[in-house]
Amino acid sequence: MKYPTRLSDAVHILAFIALYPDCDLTSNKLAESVQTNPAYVRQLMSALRKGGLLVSVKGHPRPALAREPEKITLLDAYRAVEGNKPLLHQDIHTNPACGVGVNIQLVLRDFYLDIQKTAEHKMQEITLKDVLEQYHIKLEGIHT
Amino acid sequence: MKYPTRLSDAVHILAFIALYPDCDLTSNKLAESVQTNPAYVRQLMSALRKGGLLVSVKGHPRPALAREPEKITLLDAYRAVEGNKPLLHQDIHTNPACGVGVNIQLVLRDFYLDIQKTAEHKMQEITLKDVLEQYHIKLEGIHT
DNA sequence: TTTGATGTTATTTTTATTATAACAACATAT
DNA sequence: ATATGTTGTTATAATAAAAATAACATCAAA
Repeated sequence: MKYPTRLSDAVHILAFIALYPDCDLTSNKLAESVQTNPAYVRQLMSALRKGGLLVSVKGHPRPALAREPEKITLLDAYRAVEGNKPLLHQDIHTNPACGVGVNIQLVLRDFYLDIQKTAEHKMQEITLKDVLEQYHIKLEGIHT
Repeated sequence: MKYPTRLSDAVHILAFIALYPDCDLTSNKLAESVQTNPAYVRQLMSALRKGGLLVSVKGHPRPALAREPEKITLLDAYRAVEGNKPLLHQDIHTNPACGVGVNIQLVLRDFYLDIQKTAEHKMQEITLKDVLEQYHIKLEGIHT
């Protein structure tokens, strides 16, 4: 595969937009910071828009947050770009004729849901505001 | 397919071994239940052995748990087969010349570690004993 | 009207994961 | 001792998810 970095890139984009609210932010400029191509950035922004986190209009390089940073959580961003993809994956190709394997996978399903819920709860507690705050603290630390 | 299922398969194998403690369990039989090939099973078992969860000897098809099921957690199994691989992945290819991006990724790192810790704590609370207990409960539900 | 950007779709490339093959080393039974 | 079967390990191939890229119609603004 290739490890998914959509959430990281999405937060990167959201933070960048929050930091430069009144500037022309083309997908090209954002792509430079993420070091990727503009089309990928636009794809992520499309997902964020559909997720209700971002507003933007075709042809106009002025994306803006759809709501305040304190009301945008990491879980919101995750849902927008990853949907309901779980963090841990079951093996859905085990032998259906083997009752043992089938039932073990059924049990694992419940435990994975539990873990997922726990992680998502944490992700829901972290907002874009938190990210921006820590960002500024990091910046101050550098300039002193 | 191609999402990682090593943890799922590892637990599958561990549970199977726990359920049939005094039987010949060849990698072939286990592979039938997981519906994969014996070599992959042996690779997972090798990781579990190195992780101290399993004991087995070359040429002898009698794998056994290295310790009681209540002392084997999902986190133990995860560490054995996934090492320190995180659940969420940072984008480590952002533009190093862009201070904004660099610092956002640094901040994300801390938050991801927080989420990771939370998930791992939950994984540590779930033992193979729990899996086996739920397995038996599921079985009873079927036979009544 | 021209320029430049977006939003979207389709295709290619990359790479982590699983599948598979091959074989030396070991256990067991005869 | 030998034959048989299994493990442990390594190397390579196949698969599939993610990111990279290309292409273009559509829209905004000067």
